[in-house]
Amino acid sequence: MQYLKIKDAILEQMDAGKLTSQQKLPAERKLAETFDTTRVTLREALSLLEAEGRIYREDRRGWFISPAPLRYDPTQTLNFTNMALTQGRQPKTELVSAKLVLANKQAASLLELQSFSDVYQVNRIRYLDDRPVVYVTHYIRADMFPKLLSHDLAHSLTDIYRDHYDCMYQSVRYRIFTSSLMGSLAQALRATSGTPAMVVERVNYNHAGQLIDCDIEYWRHDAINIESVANLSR
Amino acid sequence: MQYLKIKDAILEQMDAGKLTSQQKLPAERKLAETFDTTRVTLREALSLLEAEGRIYREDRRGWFISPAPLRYDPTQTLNFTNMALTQGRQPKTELVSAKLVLANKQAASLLELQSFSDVYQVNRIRYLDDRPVVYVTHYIRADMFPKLLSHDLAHSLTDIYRDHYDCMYQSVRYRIFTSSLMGSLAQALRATSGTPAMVVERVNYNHAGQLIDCDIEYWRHDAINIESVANLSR
DNA sequence: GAGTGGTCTAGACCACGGA
DNA sequence: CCGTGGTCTAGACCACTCA
Repeated sequence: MQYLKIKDAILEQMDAGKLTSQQKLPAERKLAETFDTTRVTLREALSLLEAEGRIYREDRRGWFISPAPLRYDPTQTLNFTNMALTQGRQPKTELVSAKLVLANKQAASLLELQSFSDVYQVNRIRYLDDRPVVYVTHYIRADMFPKLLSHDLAHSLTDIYRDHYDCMYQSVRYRIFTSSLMGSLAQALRATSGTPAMVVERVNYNHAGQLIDCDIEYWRHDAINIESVANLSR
Repeated sequence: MQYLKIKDAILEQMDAGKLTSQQKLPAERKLAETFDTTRVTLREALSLLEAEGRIYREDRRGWFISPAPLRYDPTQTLNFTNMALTQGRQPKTELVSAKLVLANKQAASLLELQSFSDVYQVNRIRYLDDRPVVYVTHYIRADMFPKLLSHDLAHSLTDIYRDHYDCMYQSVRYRIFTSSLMGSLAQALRATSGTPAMVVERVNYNHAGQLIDCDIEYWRHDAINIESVANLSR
């Protein structure tokens, strides 16, 4: 089990502080030589570190040291920007697309609408310290937010809801599971197909219990740490 | 990108219903031959399917089709056994060890105790339909539960708390993140080192807000699906 | 005891990133 | 344009599982 030794050796260097957040590791061929092994075995070790969330890959760019994950509480209304700022991180949001579409199967199911109902679809990429960490797709009930697309959707949706539609989240239903980034999704996060991902699906309701919108978040799995407190129901 | 095509081909067979839950895939060498490739490339495709939670590996035993994940709500008091039964699954609990120990760093930190305080450490493996899916370590404040070890710890801890100590969970603080199974942990779940894992850390409090116990759960990542509802705080 | 998965070698070619 | 990571080949040996 050579690759375990290699993994530990790299970890040791990381803990020794020789490598800092978002710093690039040496080239694979160089590392392979250092540990007197082949690239295949070396990559086995690197994949392990990736699975543990200690390093991450950018497609064709190399391996980098993972920064501390963002603490994320799905039961808080705090939006991404405020969450990041509170934790001393530099957030950025990039609007990929925003349009009125006919609900696909997933959207219709989450929003409890008939297929082919009108919904807004908003796709955004969120960055932390210039690293893309999550791809978010929002589906929003079109009937509740006329002319939504006229607002600046690179900013907080919850702010727009509050300021222009007098609408706020009251409760949320969420689902969390792991998957992997594929195709265009991987590309958007500068990842390769198969990169481990944490998926957070949220469905939001207003004070009257009405369903407002939902979103599906694909996180680079090392970038997020879900934390929350709950009173137990029975 | 040959391995993507292979992945899709296997997925197709799964969806066509030719392969059912917990069924073993053909041998790697056989699959490699079928797709006219080498084992290395084939394993690339299999790893992708593993990352997506569609198949899983048992160490030296082969690849198997993943059953549907267990729906898990960290804000419910439902214990593992009831949760599984409710969802039509066959649960089993295996007690690995139960002893009074001096709190290690992790335990002391989670329980907010001084290092070297007395705590119970209980290790258990939980099965779903004869498949080991989660390794759980409990740390329990010794001062609150005298003679705890005299009870049958293969059964529900919450039942023991309630029936013998008149103690129930009231609130919970939890943390969820991904990691990988390593060493003895992997072995206990019949996995190989590096298998993707979902870690759930819980700290439980009673009605008076007193800290009772904590547990660290290492799930095979494809076996769990976190689902919950929350009222938003602000 | 045969077959399997776990691990490893020593290469190769290509397309892309970054200088 | 060089070096890099992404992908792939065609083997090998060993320890373990399972019949």
